[in-house]
Amino acid sequence: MKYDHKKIEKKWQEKWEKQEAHKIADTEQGKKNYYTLVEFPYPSGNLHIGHWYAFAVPDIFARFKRMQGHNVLFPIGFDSFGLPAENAAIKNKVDPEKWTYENIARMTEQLKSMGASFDWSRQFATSDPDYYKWTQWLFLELHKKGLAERGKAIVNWDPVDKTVLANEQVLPDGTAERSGAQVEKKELEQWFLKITDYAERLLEDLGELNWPEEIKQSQREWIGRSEGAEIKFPVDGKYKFVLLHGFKATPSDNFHPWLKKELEKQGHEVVVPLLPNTNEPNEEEWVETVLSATDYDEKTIICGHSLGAVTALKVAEKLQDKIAGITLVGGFIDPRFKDHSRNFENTFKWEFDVRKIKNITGFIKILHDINDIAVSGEQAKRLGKTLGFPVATIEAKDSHFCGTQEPDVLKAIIPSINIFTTRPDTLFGATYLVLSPEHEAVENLKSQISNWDEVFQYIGIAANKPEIERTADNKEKAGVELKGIKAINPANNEEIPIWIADYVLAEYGTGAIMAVPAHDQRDFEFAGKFKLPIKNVIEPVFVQKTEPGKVREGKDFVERDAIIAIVKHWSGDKYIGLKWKQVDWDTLITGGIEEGQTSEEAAVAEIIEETGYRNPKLIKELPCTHSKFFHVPKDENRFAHFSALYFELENGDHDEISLEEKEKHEVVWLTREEMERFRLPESHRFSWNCLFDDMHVYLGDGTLVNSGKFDGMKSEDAKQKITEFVDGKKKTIYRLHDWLISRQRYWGCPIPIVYDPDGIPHPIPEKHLPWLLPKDVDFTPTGEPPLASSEELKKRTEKIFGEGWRPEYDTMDTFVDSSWYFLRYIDPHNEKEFASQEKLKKWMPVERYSGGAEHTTMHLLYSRFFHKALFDLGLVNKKEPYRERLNRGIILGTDGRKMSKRWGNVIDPDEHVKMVGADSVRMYLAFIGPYNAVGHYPWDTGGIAGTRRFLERVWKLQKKIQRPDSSVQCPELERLLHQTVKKVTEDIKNFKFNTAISTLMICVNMLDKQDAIMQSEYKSLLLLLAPFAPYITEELWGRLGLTAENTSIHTQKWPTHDEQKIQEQTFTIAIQVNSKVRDELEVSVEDEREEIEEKAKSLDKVNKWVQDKEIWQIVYIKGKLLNIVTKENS
RNA sequence: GCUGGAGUGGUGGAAUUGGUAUACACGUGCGACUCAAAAUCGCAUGCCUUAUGGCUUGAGGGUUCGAGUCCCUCCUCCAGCACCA
Repeated sequence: MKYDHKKIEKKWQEKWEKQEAHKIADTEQGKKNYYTLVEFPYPSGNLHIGHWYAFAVPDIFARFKRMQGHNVLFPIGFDSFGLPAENAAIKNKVDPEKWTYENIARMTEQLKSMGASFDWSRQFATSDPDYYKWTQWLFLELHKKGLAERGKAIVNWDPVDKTVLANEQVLPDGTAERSGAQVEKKELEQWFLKITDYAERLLEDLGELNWPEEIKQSQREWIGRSEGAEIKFPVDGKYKFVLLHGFKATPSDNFHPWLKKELEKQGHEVVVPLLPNTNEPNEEEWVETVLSATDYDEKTIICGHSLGAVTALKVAEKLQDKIAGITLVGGFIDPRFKDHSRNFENTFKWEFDVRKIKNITGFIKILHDINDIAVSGEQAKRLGKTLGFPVATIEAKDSHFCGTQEPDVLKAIIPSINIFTTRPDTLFGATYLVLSPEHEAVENLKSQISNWDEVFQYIGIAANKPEIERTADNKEKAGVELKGIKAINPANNEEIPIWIADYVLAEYGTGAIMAVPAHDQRDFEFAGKFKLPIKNVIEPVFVQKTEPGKVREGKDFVERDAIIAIVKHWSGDKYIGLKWKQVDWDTLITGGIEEGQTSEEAAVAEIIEETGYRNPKLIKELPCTHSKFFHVPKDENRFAHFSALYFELENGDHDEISLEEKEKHEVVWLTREEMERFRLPESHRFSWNCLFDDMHVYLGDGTLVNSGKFDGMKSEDAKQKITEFVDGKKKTIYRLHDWLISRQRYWGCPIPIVYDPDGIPHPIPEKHLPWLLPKDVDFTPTGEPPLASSEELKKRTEKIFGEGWRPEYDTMDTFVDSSWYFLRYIDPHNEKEFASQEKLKKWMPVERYSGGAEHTTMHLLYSRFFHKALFDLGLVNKKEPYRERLNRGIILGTDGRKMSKRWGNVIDPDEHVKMVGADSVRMYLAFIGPYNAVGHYPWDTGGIAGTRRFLERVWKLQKKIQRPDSSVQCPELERLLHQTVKKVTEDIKNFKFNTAISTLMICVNMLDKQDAIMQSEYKSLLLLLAPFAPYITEELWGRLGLTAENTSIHTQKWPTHDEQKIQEQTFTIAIQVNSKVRDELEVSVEDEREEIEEKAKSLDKVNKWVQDKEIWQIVYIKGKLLNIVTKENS
């Protein structure tokens, strides 16, 4: 009978489904639970070959694990929210829900044809309300813990389609994929998940994970930790501060006397007017007093405390000329206090001309005390929102900033720019500041910037530049100086200019940097272009790491002041080098500085001594360097401090060199080119480079110079000391940003939030979950998010929460859905919990997770974060969700290119299944290459015919079962079978399906050579093959007609091997002469080494090569080889 | 540029971790069966050479009796990050 794959596969698929063969229980007697996972698919509508590769191949492992006696959870579902459904809706006017669920139905059928052992009873789609109810519930749990917050974020806005675009809808040139319009930036209030709170743990816990290094490294980079310091640079010198006290206070109350003293100490002018009738204040009187207390100009800063803060705003409304800024300490916007009302409720007007205030002042700073007894956080937030400035929430010394000293107020009151640097040791070399064009200080200092038009223009250019242009390779640096203001370098109190430039990114660090052109490549380029000063503050320290001169461990260093001299020829473009005779190194002229000598004197003395030339003329001094090396002739570790000097010889006059010097080294004249190839130590090389590069950027660590009292300190120590010296803050920052989850889209999980009439967000109570996605939505782009068009949603919200309330219109990023799906598989029908604790404990963590390399950073990082957050909430009991992760490779088209409609090289799996059967397709995919490596494997039509051929041979083998099981087994065959069991078992464990199959092929080739085989032998083969080819093995197993075990092959026990039976009795070993194979020898296990040696020596071929040479040694590796080494060849 | 991974026949890829390089499969060639073709089966197949023999794991060097595997230098490709302070 022929192998009819169509008939067989149909038959067993139906049977398995009817029997619910792959349904698994949460516990099974005597079996250990094992959870293996594959990434669930997006229901795009068609199953492609990539899906087969992703699901059918790991199924081999799941089936294997099951036969080994585990209770294996191997689930499948659909990641069904997302953009394509919505695009289909816009384009073809189909309902996204209908589109999605029709696709799911179609793909389910295709998936079942694979013969994968998925437990379909656990299947779900993330767009099922039963599922997203729990996505919403988990979001609210995170919200409760402060891990979900609102913030401003820039979105891509398509001005033609009037819609927000996802990043993937924007082409690299900054135009919209669909409309072709230039995408604009728009700032919206959106929801963030605070993944940065977990940055450190996400990084740290990578260590213990059994993941490929490649993936861990990618995640480390994505998190991008860097350690450094935040340092404040005060802006400009002198201001006039007008301090306004509050209700029932005077200038001598609270922090005012102290603050006045501190500010005056720094050279600022301070005015603290006494405000009249402090117990019964009146707006007009107070404002009048303040206005007549002093003059106001662009150097004036008004700082109001409590009611003084309100007064400050009222004063601003009345001012004629611009002022520098306003600081509100414990301010408020209406007389709704936490404790009790005050009697100025009616004597002040609680309306503010915000436009006027913002026009007249550069900046507004709002300080709120977290423990304020009178002013609530809510009130502070309202104040910030009304004025449009952020609120800084801090802990005051005394509630409502009533302490006699409030250092935070002092810090906040002086305009300053906060920068982040990883190199605080170079602070003395900071010769200018650079802010990102978006930096808030630019707007805040507007009133003091004299070239505002120019600055404004530059900001406009920078803002509209598409991302790639801004970050393009080797882009020419651009920027504008903020004229009229200066910053103060806090280390040396020098005034330095402030620039804005787009090479500084707003979203990293503080959005501002100190530029140290001498020790940073980018700053160096920028300084070069705009002729900014470059100040060297680090002298390099080179440590010799290679011989000769490699530093000897454990020996003390002898410190020496020394010189390096570069000497140029009197007429040619040649320079002196020294070739050392006793030591294998080349140097420039070098030597120690004696007591009382200047470096120039020492250098001249060395030149004369070592070369004999009499007339060197000092041309210039080069930067100093330091070097740690092992001085071979002196036999000691040296720490040399080099002064480097450049000389030109005036003429060729020279004396004879002493014999002693001649023995030490040879003097050679080298052209510049030859000097490049001269093997100079690093410190000499550095000096040489300095001669030709006008200024040399040195990026490494070293010894400080030009740094006041820190001179001579090592970079490493100076980092901390200088940070402390300028009152900076040690800080660790991450490249990773908070996770923006708001999407202005329809087909996603609704964010379970509603807004009250004041616009304050509130979580939707659990009893209203799932908060359903409305169906009456208009998809034509209007500029509003789609959910805003739903009448039903609006009515639903008002009915439950009251009039004036509105729902959140944004939906969630689909990565949220997929951040916890693996937990739902464990308990997919639970209506009371996202999954029961008891069941979670039974299954988690996922032992092995296989997926695509494209999810290395996003999905894997997001779901790790989610899981850690749930761990902290006590909702899961493991720190990490996945114990082992494997990234699979990609199947390419037959032409070796990525499969794409464009190339016409797309492989249709259904077609191949029809032609050769699912078993052959599965096996071919498993055979194509190692599954546990990210390879790219071209599809080969000949290759798949090969696996089909293999299965045909297995099929035909059944005719050869003609030897009774009681007959004597051929020892060779028996050994091969045991070896096959061992190798296949190990390979499947390691996901090396390709070599497992090749082992099975070897086994079949051997069986095929026999005239007759035993049923037991055939059974072993089928069992080993069962995970790979589930249909054909099930059929063949059935045909064996085994009454006692006439059940599915897939519930049988996995065969085991006997190590004893693998041991061979005789082997062929290689006989080598001088490591070259010359002959082979049959030896038995019992043979002694001496015996084998004697036999080998008597071989003709061996004698031919050994001849009469003396044998030096014989190497014997048991079971492998014997190597006869003769004397001449050793 | 930085980081990680990799480079083996005409092709996909093996190699027990330092021990006979090129398993297994594809492709190709020859043969058998056939009137013929397909399918199937058998044999051959790294390169050079007349058999003997020599060469060969991106290139060069080193360690070793012995290196695809370990060390150094360089080249190429792939992936991630990239003006990240």
